[in-house]
Amino acid sequence: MSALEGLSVRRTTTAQQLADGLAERIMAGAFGPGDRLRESAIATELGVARNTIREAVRILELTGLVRYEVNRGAVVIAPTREKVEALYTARERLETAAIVRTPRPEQLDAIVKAFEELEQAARAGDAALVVDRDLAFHQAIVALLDSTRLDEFFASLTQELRFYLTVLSKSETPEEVVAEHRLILDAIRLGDHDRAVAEIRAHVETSVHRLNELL
Amino acid sequence: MSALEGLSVRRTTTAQQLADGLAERIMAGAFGPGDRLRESAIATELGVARNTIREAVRILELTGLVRYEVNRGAVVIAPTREKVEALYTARERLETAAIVRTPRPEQLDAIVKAFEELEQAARAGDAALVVDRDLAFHQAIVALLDSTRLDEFFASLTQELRFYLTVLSKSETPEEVVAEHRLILDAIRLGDHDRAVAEIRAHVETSVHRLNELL
DNA sequence: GCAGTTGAACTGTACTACAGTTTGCTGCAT
DNA sequence: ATGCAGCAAACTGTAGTACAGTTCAACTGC
Repeated sequence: MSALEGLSVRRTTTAQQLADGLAERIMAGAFGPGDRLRESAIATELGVARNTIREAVRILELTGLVRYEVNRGAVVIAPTREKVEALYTARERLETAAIVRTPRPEQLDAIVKAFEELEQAARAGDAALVVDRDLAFHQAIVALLDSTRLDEFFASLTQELRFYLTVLSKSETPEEVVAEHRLILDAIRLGDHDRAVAEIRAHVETSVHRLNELL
Repeated sequence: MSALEGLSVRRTTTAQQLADGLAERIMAGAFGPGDRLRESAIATELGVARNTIREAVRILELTGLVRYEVNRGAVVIAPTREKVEALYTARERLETAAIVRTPRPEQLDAIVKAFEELEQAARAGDAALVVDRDLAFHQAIVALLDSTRLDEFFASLTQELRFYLTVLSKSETPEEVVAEHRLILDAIRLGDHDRAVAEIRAHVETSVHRLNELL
């Protein structure tokens, strides 16, 4: 093993690091939906030039966490009923399209593993982790489509969704979450496509319904 | 009618306009795949500040036409075999998922209309227009999914694809294009989902095959 | 109360500067 | 000729300053 093992130079730009950091803060709720990201304030506070912040925020725009309004700068996206529904619709279409495909063994394993990790998180009572694992389970389902582009797209939807979920502080017990997902997993295991599709639909529908109540 | 009809103020930023203009040039082939977009050169040539160009190029990154490399700046994306295949795979998954849904009347009308416009372009012998109409036909199919988010995603794939197609200067007669699409349309009209899926698959497969030969 | 005005705060853009990286070139060694 | 080291030019990444135009909220006069 090389003596230089693990050594690596900074292979990223300041703007990228700022974007990552800001994304984290936004996700954590430091900026609420609809809040403006004031460039000068952030720049002076972090000791970087306004250019750099501006670039970082443009990178954030890539991930869909903020959008630009002319002469108002960057604004954190806010969940509206329409947006949430559009997001869930896209999810439902992708997941149902995926679930009717017969999984290869390693794909099934991945789904089972994702489910087990979800169960584990639920037992531990870690709400944030449950959300993560929940989304990871669905990502594993979409992976059945065997399309990296769609995986990436779904991941971006997921990021948006996670943000909304933390904002809306999901009201659901971990046990319920696990039970719902177990139904989906069972249908996949049995190869019962129709039931799997029905379960996914039901799952998405209750989710969007619950979210809408909070709006 | 107001005396101010049609009057509108500039409701966009310079960077956005530059991004639009650059995208157009790139699509038209002014910059080849793999070419670097040199900020200072563009800035001085267009008489804007380098900041602004930088921002414009970040916007371009949103549309996927360029990607950033550290210390090398923006580079026009280049079609590789893997990328083209990943793109077509995503298309195939979306279109087959869409085509098994029973279209509402207005959706069927839209598809038929798209096909007729394709035919018309083919008769006129306008190759560029044929490509446009071809892609519009497929967009109409994806619209069956009733998901704006997926429509948008497909549109972004389409933009990338159109770029590759112009780069690779597709070798196919308009008549062939029309004939292939007619098969798909007929299957949709008959409500024969299995055949429609098969036709889509065949269509995508021949397309990707043809593109791969050119790489 | 309310429309109109004003001013502070902020964005959009330009310009300058410079350190660190790439990259092509030049000449030296083979 | 060929390969290589080292150098120089070209560029990017980032900082900092400046200023016109836009927003927005507080203030003013009615």
